[in-house]
Amino acid sequence: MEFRISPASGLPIYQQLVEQVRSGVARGKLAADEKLPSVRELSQSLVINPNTVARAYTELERDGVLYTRPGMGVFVAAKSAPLTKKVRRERLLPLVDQLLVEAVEMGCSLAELSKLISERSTVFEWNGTSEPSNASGGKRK
Amino acid sequence: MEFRISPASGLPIYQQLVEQVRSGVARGKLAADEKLPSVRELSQSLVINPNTVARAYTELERDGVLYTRPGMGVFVAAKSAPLTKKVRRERLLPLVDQLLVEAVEMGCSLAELSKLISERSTVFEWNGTSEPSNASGGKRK
Amino acid sequence: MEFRISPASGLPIYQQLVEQVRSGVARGKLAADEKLPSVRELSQSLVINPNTVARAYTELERDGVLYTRPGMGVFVAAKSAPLTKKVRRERLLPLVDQLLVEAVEMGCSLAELSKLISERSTVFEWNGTSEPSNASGGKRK
Amino acid sequence: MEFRISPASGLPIYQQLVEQVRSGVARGKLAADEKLPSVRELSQSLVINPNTVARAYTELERDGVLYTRPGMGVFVAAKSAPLTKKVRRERLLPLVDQLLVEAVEMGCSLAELSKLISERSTVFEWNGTSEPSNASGGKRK
DNA sequence: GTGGTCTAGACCACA
DNA sequence: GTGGTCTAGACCACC
Repeated sequence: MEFRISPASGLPIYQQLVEQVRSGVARGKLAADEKLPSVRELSQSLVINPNTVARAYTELERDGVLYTRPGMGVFVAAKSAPLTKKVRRERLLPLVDQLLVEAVEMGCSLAELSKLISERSTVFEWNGTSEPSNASGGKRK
Repeated sequence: MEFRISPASGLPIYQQLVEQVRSGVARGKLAADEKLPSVRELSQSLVINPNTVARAYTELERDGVLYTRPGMGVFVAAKSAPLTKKVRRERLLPLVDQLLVEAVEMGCSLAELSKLISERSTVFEWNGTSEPSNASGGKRK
Repeated sequence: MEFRISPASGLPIYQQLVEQVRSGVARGKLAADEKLPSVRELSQSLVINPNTVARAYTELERDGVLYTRPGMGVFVAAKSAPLTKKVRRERLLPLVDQLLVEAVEMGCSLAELSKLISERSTVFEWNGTSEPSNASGGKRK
Repeated sequence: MEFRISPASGLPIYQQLVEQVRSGVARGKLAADEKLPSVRELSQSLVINPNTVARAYTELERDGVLYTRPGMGVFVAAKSAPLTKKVRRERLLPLVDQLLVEAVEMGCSLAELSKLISERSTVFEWNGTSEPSNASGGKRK
């Protein structure tokens, strides 16, 4: 998997990396136990400081997304046990609300938003009840 | 409308204010041309630095959410002309993707996410043509 | 509250700080919303690099022990909602086992260990069923 | 006795081995003068570097847990003379405190912790004079 | 070779 | 004044 950073994005570099790894895992582009590029390697190819890469990796490890094999490198962790439904709701709510506020603000209709979500959702690796709802689509054949 | 700030949220205070105003407008709690509390009033009632309030208002004015009538105060702007569909997509995409990544990461099914969005969407003031789709709910009459 | 670091301890400096803050909170020496020494302040008094202090604070913030008020400093967070009993068990088990292994290894009797635990437990701020068991004592009058 | 290593544990491999041997001895799964697998055998069965196994054995020998009979292999040492009570206290204290801090931090009550310790303690081979106290259980006959 | 820790010093955002 | 980010470069532990 390739990593890219855009200095103009406003987001700190290490966070851009964090997001890309998370996103890669969620999309199935990064499989469990797959090795990530080494800190030195990635820092050279992106022309950034090794510490910056290390920070991203460290943060991802603390969140259980990656794990380190001392002396060997950094690897993708297996998916951990899913959280409670209640906890999921709590954590997702602010993101959902933020999205809805933005959508309403720019005059987007609910149907349009649903369609957008539906389109994007096909790229991800959903688990659980794989029956995609009509609303947000999913790759129904 | 009441404003609240939570010191422990981590977000800069001025951003908390910005978010609350935007959210208030999107939810219809703040009507067009409604007057907002003055910088001095708000800074006193929240016990924060007036500069902080001013910064929030400035930013909101720059984005066309508020307008200032010199000597009279700050007011809620009427909704500006909706952006083109393409621009909406571009701006919404990162938020949608972020939401989907988080949802997948915590083992949420697509159906569960759709239901959550559907529930929250009833609070907002959607515009445009769309009858809210069955899927994502909305306040059907 | 005073902080101390011992270079000979083997533990990284930032972890020593992390432990001391956690311990201070658990002992009630650090009250909720109390301000901690600033990064620069603490780094000067301990004669260590500001980054090292910052790292400790950052880690504690990610764990919900501290929170940052941008521009104002770092503060002690209020206790968050307690975890499930099951989760508590899971997290405590390795520590308990490690303790028991060490104790057995050095020829400590179970009674002696219990007494030691009992003694130390009086310093902490327990919550929940405050009825201290005979085994581990507590400050019964 | 079987050895297992988990690459994702974060702990260096040689330490995982050290811990397992120590734990095995404390639990009575490894008897005095029992022979351990050779460096070569173990490194092959675990698919790890022989140096890593050697390091673990060396460390355990240094601590008097194992002894080497040149040409014959590595064996479990008999329990050495117990340390003085004072030394035991000094070495156990940090572990005890760490455990208590964690327990308090996650809202565990003292009774709950005592119960947990009591349960786990039955697996170990306690020595010394002590009838296990009622409080912390142990395998009463 | 791998990552982890620490130092030094710069620059920016927030209040 | 506060903390947050990034760079540069050093040293150590692990395999």
